[in-house]
Amino acid sequence: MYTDRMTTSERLIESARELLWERGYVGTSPKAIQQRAGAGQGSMYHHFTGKPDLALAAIRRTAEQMRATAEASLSGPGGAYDRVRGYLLRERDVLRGCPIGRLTMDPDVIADPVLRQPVDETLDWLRGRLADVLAEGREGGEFTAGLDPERTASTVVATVQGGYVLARAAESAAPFDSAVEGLLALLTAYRAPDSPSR
Amino acid sequence: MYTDRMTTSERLIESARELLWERGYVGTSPKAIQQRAGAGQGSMYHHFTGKPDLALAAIRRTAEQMRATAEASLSGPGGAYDRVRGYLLRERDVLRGCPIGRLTMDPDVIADPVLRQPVDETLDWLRGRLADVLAEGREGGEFTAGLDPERTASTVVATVQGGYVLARAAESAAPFDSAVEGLLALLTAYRAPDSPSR
DNA sequence: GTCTATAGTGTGATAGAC
DNA sequence: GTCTATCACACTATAGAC
Repeated sequence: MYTDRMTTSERLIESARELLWERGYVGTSPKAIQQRAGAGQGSMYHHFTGKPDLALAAIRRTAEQMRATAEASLSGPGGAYDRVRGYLLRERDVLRGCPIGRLTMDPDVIADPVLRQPVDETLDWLRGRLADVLAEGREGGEFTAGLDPERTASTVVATVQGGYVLARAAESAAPFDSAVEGLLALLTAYRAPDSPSR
Repeated sequence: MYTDRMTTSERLIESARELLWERGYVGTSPKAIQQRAGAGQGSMYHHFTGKPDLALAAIRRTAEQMRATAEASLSGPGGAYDRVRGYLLRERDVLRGCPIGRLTMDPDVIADPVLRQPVDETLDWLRGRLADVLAEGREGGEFTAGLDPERTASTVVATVQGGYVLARAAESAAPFDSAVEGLLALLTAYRAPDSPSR
């Protein structure tokens, strides 16, 4: 419950963000959002036109935050490999899964173009950003010419998203870590023998 | 609607399987299952104790089928790399996602040990089976000694599961294919220069 | 073994008082 | 801007007739 100095609208968005992450769109009711926000029914329907509208605000904010977090790893110091490695190994609440990726399993989100758009854009942005870093590493002689930045970027994003699936199935972060370590080992094989950062 | 010669119990299970795949556990109501099966309320509660019991029967059957399909690729002819490649490139209904993997995003499935067990076991079996094939390939000189079968197997399963996430976000199979191709390219780097199947 | 009836609760939304 | 009251409907399950 948010009883602090946030506005009612802010509390509703934050509550929706948490519930969408925990239970998804289908599993989250307006009533549950209102209760967690400490707001009445009327407040919610005053600030938002309905469940989809509030969910959209929540999803957009989560997407924004996800980009900022990823960008912090990918635009940091070090070579391309180290930055991708940093992104993959950064601290995560693995068992909670990805707040954006999990929405792809929500039929009502995928069926609504307006709700799906920020999900699609965020994952595609991440893939593109990773592709940029990998391409940069290849041009800089850190990776061999055989590395395909675009496809490899897709593999990196998929490994992370799938790692969450494995972790939640096992109720353990171990399979996520294993998948990431396996990917990093495979990537290592494409590092140039005379790579600058070696 | 299953109006053919299946028993009512069978029709209920098949309906539940479809709905769990499409809408997940939280998004699937007993009523919807009954209607798709062409059965009344009483029939469902005669054959099953309730929604979790019917879902368990449906999940177990889907898990069984998923193992059989994977095993067909992994125990087929050819070398280890070709069998893993065959598993990754086999025809899939990519936009529908994995009927087992999607359940990990269902809070009520993960919270119930009985429902989670077949999900966990199936994904762990798949990981183990892939690790066996990769280890076999390494012992046979097809892969270099640097390949870690266990971690790489986790990466393979994660890439597939995450590929579904990307595909559903984009409403296109392209990101799935891209992720799989990227993974195969990375795996290629670990093939021994004098590999038997080259 | 299948059906309908019913119960009690939750859902998503609107109306109107304050 | 926030509240409570109310709506029509869906959810999960039980009871009891056939």
